[in-house]
Amino acid sequence: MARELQHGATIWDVARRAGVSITTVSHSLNGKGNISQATRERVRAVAAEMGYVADAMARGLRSSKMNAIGLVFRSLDSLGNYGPNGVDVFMKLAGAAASETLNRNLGLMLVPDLSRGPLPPFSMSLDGYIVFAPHLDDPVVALLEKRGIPYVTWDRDPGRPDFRNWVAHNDAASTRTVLDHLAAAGARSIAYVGGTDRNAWNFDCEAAYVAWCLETGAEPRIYHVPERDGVEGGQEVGGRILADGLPGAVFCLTGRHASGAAQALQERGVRIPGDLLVCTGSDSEHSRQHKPPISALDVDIPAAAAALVQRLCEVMEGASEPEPVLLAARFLHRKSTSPVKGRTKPRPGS
Amino acid sequence: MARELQHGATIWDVARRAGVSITTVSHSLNGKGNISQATRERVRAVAAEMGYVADAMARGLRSSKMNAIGLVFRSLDSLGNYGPNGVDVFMKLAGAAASETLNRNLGLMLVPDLSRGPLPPFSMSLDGYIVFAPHLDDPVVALLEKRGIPYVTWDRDPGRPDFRNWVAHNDAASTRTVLDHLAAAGARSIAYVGGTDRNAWNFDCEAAYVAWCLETGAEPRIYHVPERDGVEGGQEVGGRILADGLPGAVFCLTGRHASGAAQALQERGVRIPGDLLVCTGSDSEHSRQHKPPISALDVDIPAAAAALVQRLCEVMEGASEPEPVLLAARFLHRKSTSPVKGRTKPRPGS
DNA sequence: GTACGGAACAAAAACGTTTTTGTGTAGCTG
DNA sequence: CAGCTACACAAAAACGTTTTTGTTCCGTAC
Repeated sequence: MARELQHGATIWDVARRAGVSITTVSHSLNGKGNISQATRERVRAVAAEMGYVADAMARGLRSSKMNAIGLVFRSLDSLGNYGPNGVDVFMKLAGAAASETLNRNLGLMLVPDLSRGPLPPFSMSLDGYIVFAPHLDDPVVALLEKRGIPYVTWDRDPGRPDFRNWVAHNDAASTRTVLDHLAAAGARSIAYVGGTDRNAWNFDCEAAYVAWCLETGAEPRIYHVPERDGVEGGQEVGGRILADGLPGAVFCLTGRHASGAAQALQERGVRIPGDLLVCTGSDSEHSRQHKPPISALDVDIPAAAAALVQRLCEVMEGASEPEPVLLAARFLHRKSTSPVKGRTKPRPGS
Repeated sequence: MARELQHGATIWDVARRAGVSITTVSHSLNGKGNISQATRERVRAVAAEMGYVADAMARGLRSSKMNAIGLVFRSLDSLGNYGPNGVDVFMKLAGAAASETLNRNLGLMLVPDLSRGPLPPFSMSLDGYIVFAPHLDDPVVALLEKRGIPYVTWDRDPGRPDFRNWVAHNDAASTRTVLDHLAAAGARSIAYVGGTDRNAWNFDCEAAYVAWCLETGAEPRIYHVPERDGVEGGQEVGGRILADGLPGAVFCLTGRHASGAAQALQERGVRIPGDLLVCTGSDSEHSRQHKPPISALDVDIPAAAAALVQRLCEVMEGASEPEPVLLAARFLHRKSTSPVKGRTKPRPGS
């Protein structure tokens, strides 16, 4: 009994103590089979009293369901660093996904990178995967595909237009929202600063920017900064932008680039929002804490996590692939893009 | 063959194709048993060609090793919110722990909260746990203890002085470092702002503060703000501190409180570091991005993760419990605690 | 020539479930 | 009362490994 109460209480122990067979125990606990209500309740009581929890591996082996899914951050992998400052989207998503999976009684496993090194022992047994921001020809996606493991992605897979199990923001619409907002706030020309990762976010936002310029007759000014360069990369591009002639506004996809660029420009005398509007496509501590706070597109993380897990569960249950899920990003209007009365001419540079 | 190459290649398939028994396959791949070198290599080649990976659950069932550990953030649980802004320690630690466990071919599972709701199916089968910041009489710790599941904690368990499998900063020493630094920078009186979670961090830092005051003859001024109140809580306590008379320095344990307090005080005309020095016990985006940047104690996250995983592995292998691991926090000296020449008298308040 | 021993492998048990199939009893029908 | 059904439960198979125990073959010692 002492033994039973601790670590290894098995279905046999419960059966013996309840005076029934293991079949009856299993059926009672899982609400299956044909068991009288009285027996069912008695067995449940005994199991609860013993603190019996079915061994996850035995159950998984039998039913070939692991009851856990994997989460892999491709963009973090490409950063080569699992603790980049200010990329708090990841933690939020991991946390939100964890509580979302818990609601469905699933576990969530963090899997750094499947494409290099020996495979973590569990990785190929998981029931499904959430792949965050797959890049072009992503080997992780290829592996999952080859193994026939269900997966969903955040952001579409840029190389596989036929794949539809993804959830993302409507990047084209969001980009337009930002650009329209900047134009309405008085910006004549708008520079665009994107990243260099070859993922859909970068592709789609840039395409939307180019299209918007075409429509409005604006001259596109596009800069690229590697994601991994972070705030320093933003500072550097700020210098380049100033050297090329100050535009009316800058739209930086990542919050760290926006913060760095704004900082570099402010240090050289550019007033924000007086001389220049700044906006970012990805809210973070950097944009919130900047002086002035930088307007941003914001991900509704819980909604994203919910949609991803929901879709993954559907896929795991073999649902026919419906349309991708498009979420709307919220636009957070902050001081950095407030129209200023009596707007002055840009002072430094051009 | 087509079947074998995809999802369900089992040890039988490998055995059949290699013309041996499953025993031989198992032994060959695991480097056990008495197998001729030639056979061993042939089997390995066949397995590799078929992309065979032993089923984690079958293996786990047999060897009662899950090859995965759980990570549970108690302080996040108490925040009731898995995406708190600026608490980036968590993501960093999760990421660092994930890559650390991967190096040992272990999986890392995120487990939100074991003490409420139905248990996640896997939680009781994991090989071990890392519990981040357990609080007093923590039910999660109690559960693990009852189940006999090995675990280590970040921060000691405040209610169990005999438990020694923990890794933490030397909070007493760190607190002294900060206070000495503030005093050396010219602060006569130093106010202390702690959290309300009943964990070792709060207890030990406050105790060290009190002891330091006793030694130096300073008058203790202690404030408490709930962790969950974040920046707003910091702003509120900033007002209280001002009302009670401006001290020479404020030491806020959490970065969000520090940022809020500094902000509230600055808005009321207090100059930092001119009139007041501010320092925090936990670096975050808030402290880094504040104007001026706030001095902080910084966790070496990769080192912490490495120590935790290392210790957990030792415990899982049944090592006799050695001493706890004490890491040194780095002190990041920033503008907010720079001595100012010709220090002025505090202006507002007292 | 029988006995012994080791090398190289195979057979079978075990891990703890879930699920399929079996079994016995009771009640009902004709 | 034979035969059928429904009910409540038990026995056994299966899941894919690892590990323990066998088995075969062959060389060598007595």
